[in-house]
Amino acid sequence: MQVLYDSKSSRLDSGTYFDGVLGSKLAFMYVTCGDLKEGRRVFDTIANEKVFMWNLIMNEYSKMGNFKESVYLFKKMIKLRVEADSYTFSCVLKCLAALGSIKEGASVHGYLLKLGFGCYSTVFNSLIAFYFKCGKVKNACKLFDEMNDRDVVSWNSMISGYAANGLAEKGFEMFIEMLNSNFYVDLASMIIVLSGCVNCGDLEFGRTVHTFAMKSGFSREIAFNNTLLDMYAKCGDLDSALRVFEKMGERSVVSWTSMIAGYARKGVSDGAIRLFRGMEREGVKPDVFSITSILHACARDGILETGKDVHGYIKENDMQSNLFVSNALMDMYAKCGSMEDAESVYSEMPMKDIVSWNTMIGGYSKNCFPNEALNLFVAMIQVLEPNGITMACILPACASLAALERGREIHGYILRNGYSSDKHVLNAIIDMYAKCGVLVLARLLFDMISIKDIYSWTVMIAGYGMHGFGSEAIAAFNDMRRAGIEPDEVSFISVLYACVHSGLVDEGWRFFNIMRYECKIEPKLEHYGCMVDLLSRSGNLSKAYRFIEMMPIAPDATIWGALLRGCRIHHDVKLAEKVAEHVFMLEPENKGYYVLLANIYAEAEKWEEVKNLRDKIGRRRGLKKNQGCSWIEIKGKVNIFTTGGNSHPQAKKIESLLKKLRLKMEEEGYFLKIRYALINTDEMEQEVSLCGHSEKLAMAFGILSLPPGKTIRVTKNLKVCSDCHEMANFMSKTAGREIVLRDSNRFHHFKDGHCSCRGFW
DNA sequence: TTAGGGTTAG
Repeated sequence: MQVLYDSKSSRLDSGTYFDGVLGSKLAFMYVTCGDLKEGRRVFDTIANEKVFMWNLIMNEYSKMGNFKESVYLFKKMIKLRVEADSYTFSCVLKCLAALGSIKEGASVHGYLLKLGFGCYSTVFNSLIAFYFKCGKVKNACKLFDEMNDRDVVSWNSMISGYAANGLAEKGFEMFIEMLNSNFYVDLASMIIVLSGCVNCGDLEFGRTVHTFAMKSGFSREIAFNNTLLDMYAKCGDLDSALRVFEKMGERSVVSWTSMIAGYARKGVSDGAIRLFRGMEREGVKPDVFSITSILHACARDGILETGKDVHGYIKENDMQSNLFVSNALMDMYAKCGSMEDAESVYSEMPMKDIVSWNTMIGGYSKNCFPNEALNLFVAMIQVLEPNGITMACILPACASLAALERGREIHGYILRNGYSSDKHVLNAIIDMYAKCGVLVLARLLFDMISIKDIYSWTVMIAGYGMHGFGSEAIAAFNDMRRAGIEPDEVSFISVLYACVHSGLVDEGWRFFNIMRYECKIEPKLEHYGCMVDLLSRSGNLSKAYRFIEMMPIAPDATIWGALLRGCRIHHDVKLAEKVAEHVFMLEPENKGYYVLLANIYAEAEKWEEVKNLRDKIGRRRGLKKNQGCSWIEIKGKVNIFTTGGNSHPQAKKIESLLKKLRLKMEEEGYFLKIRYALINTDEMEQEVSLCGHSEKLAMAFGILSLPPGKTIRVTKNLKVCSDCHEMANFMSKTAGREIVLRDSNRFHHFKDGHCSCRGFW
């Protein structure tokens, strides 16, 4: 080896012409040692190279995904009249299939028939695989029918090809035919059939194959068992997967990864992490596949700490260059809410694929960085073509901004670029319109979907819920079940949430019980949160307290917080004090809860307690600030207002309009509910004059800027305050304007002095 | 030549 290296530096650089054994060996050495670039350089200097070397280099390009280069070399060798063999044809057909070049593949087909390769089953098998990969099922079948000497690979290629084209059942028929005709079935046939079961979700046929394998001895093969347990896991039968796993005599990293991925997919993240630790204990070294799966598990449950440990392992073992690993790492950080870490992974990636972009866009969208998501989307479409998933990732950014005009623009982009047939995209569009306040349009698009999946229904139910249309949400939920779609935990959250926002206590209980007893879904924190909210708002405070105490899982601050809000609505100071203890213990740094308790005291005119609480807060540093902020989109521009803000160019006009409105309100006998605004949520200062909340400023700006008759759409990052709510009611009446205000919790439609929330917010 | 585990979407 050393000699060859030396000869390279001295002879190649001086331009020596290689033509013999030495050059060939040198190129071979480089390629097989992983330096394809250098191998190719030497290869290009050799005249009359043998077909073996052409095949080797073509195959290397194919392995690294550079199919075009491989095809180029094939064409070059034909031009140079190098005699291609069956290996060459197999390789080029694989590359052409990957490129989707049906025409070129068909001409290779013609060419090899002309050369007399018609008698080679190897070449025919490659052609069958080629046609299946290009979706040309008929061509593949015709070839198979015409074959004189089919071997096991021909049969396997047919079964596998059928499954890849969504026709797994046809493949199963062929498999049965193989067995009936006593044709030799090999390990690959068994693995292919099990993959087919995964493909069409046919767990029963998978079980049959399992029984057959027990009798025929395949169940001793590790590769078979790996596929078998993966089949069980992917078809949702984790118990059977675990049984196979436990019985396996020998386990490889593949076996462990299939189990870990199975648990992660089902959302049993702690189980996945336990398995991962078990694998390490048994001395099985995690590879890129298992690392990706464990990251997925951390992402599912937001387990940042374990995710960071895994990141450390990735760095130590130099796995960052694997795209799957880096993408899963970014996704983990994004799902754990740490966009800074996701950004740092993203910026260090030398190569990015569409998943990398989509993950970042989706991460920004969901972590309240809609502008970053939109900017990244614009940057992305300059350099690569987005896909349906990109659309499903970017639409929530418009939804979270309630930026209807941007949402419409993207909807237009989707229609123009042909993404509208993708179900995920359609669901995201419906969600976007619902969250931007145009529920009618959301419903119209929903009705246009011919086959609605659980996501379509859930989006619609949630849409009705956030607009306060509880009975419509319930009707949609029932329609979904009638359509044969079983609700999952998310659809239950949506319907419970809808009950909360319409004050439908009995219905809420009914759904909670259906979920537990009929659908056998274990309630999670979100479901308990809805129930506590429902009980608290409707005044069943002590019942809510007992309900929390009975919860089988530990309640978090949001659960106690919901009860604390209920205490405020129903003026129960004593219980509030008890509840606040829990809240402060669980989230001591959240300023909002101190403000809430202070308001409860203020409304009960317990000024001494208000003072004590304020002193206590004053002593505590580092409380989370929750700056109130509202925005309104006008002519595609998002105008942002903060509480008491006067930096807007039209600040004076806005202020004078608000003053006029308030005077008018007083004249018409509106008694300002100052007590609601005693403690300013944003600044913790006692309100003495007007409540200068951001939503008021944004609504007033809407009246000033939009033509009469146009709906004013305002979005606020926090819950709307009662004083602002009152004023919005008044504005809708006196200005004759329809106002749609989306706060952090729900929609309020103000029209003719009334709000759609009917007091439930 | 066919064949086993991994990432983005409510």
